[in-house]
Amino acid sequence: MVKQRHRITSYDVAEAAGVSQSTVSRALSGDPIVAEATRNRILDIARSLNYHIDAAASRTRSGRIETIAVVMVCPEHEDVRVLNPFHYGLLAAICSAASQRGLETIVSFQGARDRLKDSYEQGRRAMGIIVIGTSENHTAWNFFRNSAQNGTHIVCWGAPYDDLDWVRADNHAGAALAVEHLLAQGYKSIAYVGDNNCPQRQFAERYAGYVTAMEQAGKTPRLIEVAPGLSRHEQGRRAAQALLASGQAFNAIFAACDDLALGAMAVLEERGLSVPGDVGVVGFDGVRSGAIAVTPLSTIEPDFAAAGEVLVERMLASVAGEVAPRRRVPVSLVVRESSAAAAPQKATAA
Amino acid sequence: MVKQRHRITSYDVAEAAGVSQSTVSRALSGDPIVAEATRNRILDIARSLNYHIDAAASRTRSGRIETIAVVMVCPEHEDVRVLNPFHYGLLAAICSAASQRGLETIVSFQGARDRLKDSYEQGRRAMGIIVIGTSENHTAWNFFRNSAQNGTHIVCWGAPYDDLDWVRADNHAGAALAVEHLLAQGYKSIAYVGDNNCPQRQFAERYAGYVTAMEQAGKTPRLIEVAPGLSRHEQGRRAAQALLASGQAFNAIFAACDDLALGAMAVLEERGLSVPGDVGVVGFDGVRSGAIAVTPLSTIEPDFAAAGEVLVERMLASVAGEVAPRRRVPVSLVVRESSAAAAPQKATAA
DNA sequence: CTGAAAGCGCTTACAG
DNA sequence: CTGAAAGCGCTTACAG
Repeated sequence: MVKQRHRITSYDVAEAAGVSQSTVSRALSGDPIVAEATRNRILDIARSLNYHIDAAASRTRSGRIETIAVVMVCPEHEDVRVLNPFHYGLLAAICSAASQRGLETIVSFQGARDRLKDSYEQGRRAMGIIVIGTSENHTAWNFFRNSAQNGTHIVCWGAPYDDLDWVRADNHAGAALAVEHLLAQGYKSIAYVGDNNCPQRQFAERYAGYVTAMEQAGKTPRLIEVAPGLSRHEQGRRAAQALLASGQAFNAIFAACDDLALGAMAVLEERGLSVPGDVGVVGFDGVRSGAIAVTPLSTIEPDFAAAGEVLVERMLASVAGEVAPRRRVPVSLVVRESSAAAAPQKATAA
Repeated sequence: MVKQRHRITSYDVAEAAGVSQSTVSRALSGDPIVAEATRNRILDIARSLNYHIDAAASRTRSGRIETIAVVMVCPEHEDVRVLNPFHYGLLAAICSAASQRGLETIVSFQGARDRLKDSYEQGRRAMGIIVIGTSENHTAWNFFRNSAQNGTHIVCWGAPYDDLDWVRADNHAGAALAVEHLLAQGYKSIAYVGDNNCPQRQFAERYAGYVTAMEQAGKTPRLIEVAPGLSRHEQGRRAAQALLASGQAFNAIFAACDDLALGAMAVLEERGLSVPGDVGVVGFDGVRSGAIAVTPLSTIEPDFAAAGEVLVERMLASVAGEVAPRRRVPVSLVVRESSAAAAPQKATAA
């Protein structure tokens, strides 16, 4: 291991190349004004000296930060593992999209109300904040809403407030996709399991999409509202229990998210109902555990890569004082076993 | 939204406080040499002006970066969702532990061989790199191994090479915990499902722990080696199929990781075996999907918070030129349904 | 305990 | 096309 005595600076490169430090700086920043031959020589020497621009100094001088803060909103008690895996996929997509554009991402997991932090922009650590995570932590969302009102650049996924700059999946289209698919598979009596009292705008959108699609097909929508304050999985379980206890016939469930669907599916199978066949199930989110469930779960999956790009794009636009054109992320239907063809002629009751 | 014309600097605070800029700087850095009254006055004014130290300038001058780079090693094709959710839990733990110590974390997901990046330290973006993620991407691990040899500060979770500075779970103790638990639950014939040909040191350690515990209990260890190149879940499925096809009696599986266990469990249940009862299953990792599986999976779970702390601690020590004392992370047994008591007297064959 | 001043390593007008 | 020089906003010897 060879360690340099002194950190190599642009002056060292300049000396080795026989040019001034300013020329080195211009060459490395890709300024087209430097002669191509000069630039190439400088780049070669920089590489051979293993020189890298000092980001701290560069930022100090230019004021360009080229860094986005990503905040994962966690439950207040900060048990990070209850975070929906969906958000991890989103995190990865954001970091990749940012990196694609040469931006760095500093990420933090914030839950406890006394540790919320939004001073990235003030401290010149980032150009703005992308906020994602659980919508249940009202304190945190209010905190970032307030930051946005005070001028911090904030873009969110699925924000509970419309006055935040949000990006969301095309929930309406996704719900329609789910309903049409279930109908085509022979499931004629589709219940919707979801939470319409929570601040999750997306759930309301999915429900609206479901209602529209059902009505267009001449079917009666049916909402099974979930109990508050439980994990999505447990909510799904209870919703299925309630649905069965109601005694009313149904043979399919479209759930507002995969975790709800998986919970519901568990109860159906415990009660001896076959999924698929007796009951078809489609979720929403494209979560990994759905893919490897005992009965793999059909789902509506947002285009994760697009989600990351749109979020980063809007952040960049917001900082530039523009309004980005895109805010909806396309979704697609992922067909797995849970929605394979319905058993003929058998609407299931309790 | 009130936007400042000019960015507020320490000079503004100094002026408002009637002191010199150097005193402001000292007060804000917590230098005990400034009179308490002076410091408090300065802090109050800084707060009221919403002043935050310019991190870029501070880093430029002091050379202290107080940032750790976290690299998530992905498969080469960069489909980030095949990343084991375990690594996401680890990521969150690292970011939290770093934040606890006032450090920032810049995270990147790296898979494709032409986009590997280790110049964080050279570019003064971070003090070093914590590398975690899939052990399957040899190119990436070799790349970071090489970085470490060139003097970059690198600490890893579960590194495939012993010459990297690693932190790992107490795999030996964990395996013993699993074996003892299964035996206590009445499962006397425990097979081990795992991958001993992969670079994952941890798997070898878990297997060794299993063998030791079995031998101490007077039982014969039995290894079901998994097929390479498939997802862990699929490997688990095939291992269970092979185990059943072998015709040899067994009534429990201890799997090297939860995804293997879940795959195996799926096959057992498809074949009409009851888990638990006919077969007891314990995994390793404490992955979320195990908790919400149709049959919730018992598992050996590392202390995630401790894992994050130990990784950050070692990074700090490494940068300081010291050797941190801890590198093993404690584990605990999480008992769920998959290892409930064995059905009496019924060793299961194919 | 506080201040005046130097300097971290860049970027970028300005001049040639 | 290139260089000399100023300056980004801090931290930190040095002097008092």
